[in-house]
Amino acid sequence: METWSVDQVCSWLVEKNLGELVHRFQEEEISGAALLALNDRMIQQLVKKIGHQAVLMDLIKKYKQENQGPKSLGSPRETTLVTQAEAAPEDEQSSGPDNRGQQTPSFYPAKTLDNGLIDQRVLKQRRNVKHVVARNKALQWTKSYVLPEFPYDIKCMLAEEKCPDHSVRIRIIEFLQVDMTKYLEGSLYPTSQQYNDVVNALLQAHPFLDEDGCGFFLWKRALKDRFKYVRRPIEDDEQVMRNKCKFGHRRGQTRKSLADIRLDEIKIVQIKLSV
DNA sequence: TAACAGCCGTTACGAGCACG
DNA sequence: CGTGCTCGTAACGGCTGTTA
Repeated sequence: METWSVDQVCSWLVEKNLGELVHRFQEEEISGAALLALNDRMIQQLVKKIGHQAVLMDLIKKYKQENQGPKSLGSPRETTLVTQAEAAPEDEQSSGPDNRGQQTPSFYPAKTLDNGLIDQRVLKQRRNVKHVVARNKALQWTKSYVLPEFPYDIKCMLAEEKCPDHSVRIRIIEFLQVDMTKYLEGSLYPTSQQYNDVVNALLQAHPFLDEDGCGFFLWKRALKDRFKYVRRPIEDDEQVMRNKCKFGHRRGQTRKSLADIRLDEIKIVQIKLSV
């Protein structure tokens, strides 16, 4: 699938009773590699009907499972995900479509309440589960950070040196955040140096993004805020909870009461036990 | 109009320095 | 050497503007 052309992808859609999507896929020039790199947000943008979104996600998921299942038992690539210290250099910089396709795990089993309804909170958390999956796929951070493979439209915009509008900036930041997460061993707290490495890589590759010479700080700020946004709804991560206990005071509010702190500590212990 | 990103102010903490 | 102060940085929640 990774080598398919746009036409081949369209034929495959027809074969899977998704012929209605052919026009959109042609319009957006979705090749096989692009198809495997789609995340749920992109699929939502690309495909209007929820039913089609679900079917498409499922098909891609199944394809990935079929093509990754046997490898995960003993392939070198997967081994590096477990023992980072031994990560091979080629894995650090690999940006092939099959690899990039894993960077935004879009499929997450729906957690339901007893009455069968999906908890809205879970729905919200599902939008931020990328780090949870990513924690199992940590790679080794290198100083020479390699930018991720951006979607086709963003690549075109960067190639043409067009100043990105608001939504494009957000998508670039989102891609960088997801890519960085893969290197953070499950943490959602990159170091300042890591932020610097990523933003430097971005601005070196695309100097026109350094608007007014203060682009570095703006992009770094945006990236930090993106991580903050990802952390915000998370309640099942010890590190996140610890920092929330530490800094999570409302404006004008003094430190939490001892009782509150105790409750938070109990929550952290519960998280530890459940992991 | 809800969801989201970005900015701002606040708090905690550690490093560095001066002083007794 | 211990203490107290200042400063810089990290992380938070709140608020507001923007977008789909």
